[in-house]
Amino acid sequence: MLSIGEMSRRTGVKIPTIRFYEDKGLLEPAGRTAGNQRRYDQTALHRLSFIRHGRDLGLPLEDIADLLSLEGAAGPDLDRAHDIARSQQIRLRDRIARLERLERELARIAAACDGDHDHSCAVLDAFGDHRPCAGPH
Amino acid sequence: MLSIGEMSRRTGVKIPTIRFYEDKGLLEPAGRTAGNQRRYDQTALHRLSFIRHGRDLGLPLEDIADLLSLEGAAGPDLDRAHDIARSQQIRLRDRIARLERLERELARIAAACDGDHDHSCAVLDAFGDHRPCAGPH
DNA sequence: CTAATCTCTCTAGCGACTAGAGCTTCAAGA
DNA sequence: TCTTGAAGCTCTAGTCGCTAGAGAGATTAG
Repeated sequence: MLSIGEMSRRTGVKIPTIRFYEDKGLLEPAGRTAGNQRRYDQTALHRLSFIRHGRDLGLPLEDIADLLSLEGAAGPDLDRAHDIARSQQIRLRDRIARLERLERELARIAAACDGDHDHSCAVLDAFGDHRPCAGPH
Repeated sequence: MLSIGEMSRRTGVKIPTIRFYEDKGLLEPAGRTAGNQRRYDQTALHRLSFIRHGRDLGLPLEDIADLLSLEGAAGPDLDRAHDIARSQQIRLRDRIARLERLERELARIAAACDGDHDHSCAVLDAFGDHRPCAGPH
């Protein structure tokens, strides 16, 4: 049986966050000791890792709850799990592309004032100027 | 003189968000008509574009407020503006790298169940399994 | 003048936590 | 067995950057 601190150490999820997940129904209420402290089993640990992983992948808690409810499912339900992964992948790809555009622009801005400062600096102008950005961000 | 709606249309910042920025001190309180509606000039428009741009670049409002306070500054203050741009660029580069790792992993997960569904699907297992992930995310 | 559209203030809510107060319980050593 | 310090408990409130809605008043085109 694991304490909440152990759970936290093993998954990297902070203690208040674990309680928060319980509150939101993502983790089922843990069993308690006589003194009212939470105790977890391996299933709970696995479940929390799953949540953690989903969060790392950028899934909102709602999607994760969906996936959790699909565990052990078959057929069309699995298609749903599959869809969630796929659509998240597409969203992610999009986000990366946007961020890459932004990075190029930030490089431009930072470069606008490299070197000596005797002349006036263009950083602030560059920030105010949207025109050089290729696409929307 | 521009109405708040015009400002919104020209910058792409939603109306309630413009009021929110005013509230937070990022935009100075706009002048008002006799009927208490906000009216803006070109300076305000420029300032709002600046904020928008900063947000698009992922800057927190606090950093943007800093930058705004540096407008028209010189010497060491400009160094500060420059630092903000640089450090943000570094953070961004990091974020992109992390997201790319995640994308590879999501691809793995989505692929775990491509094709026919006669056999059991590994999507959920893949989500629960952190081991294939190279680095931290 | 009327009707349609815009704008006003205000409160409350979102997601995903995080921090702190004030208290209780647990576990290990003496 | 007692003590002490770490770990846990509940609860409220705060964070960030908005967003939505209610119910009122202002503006503008025909």
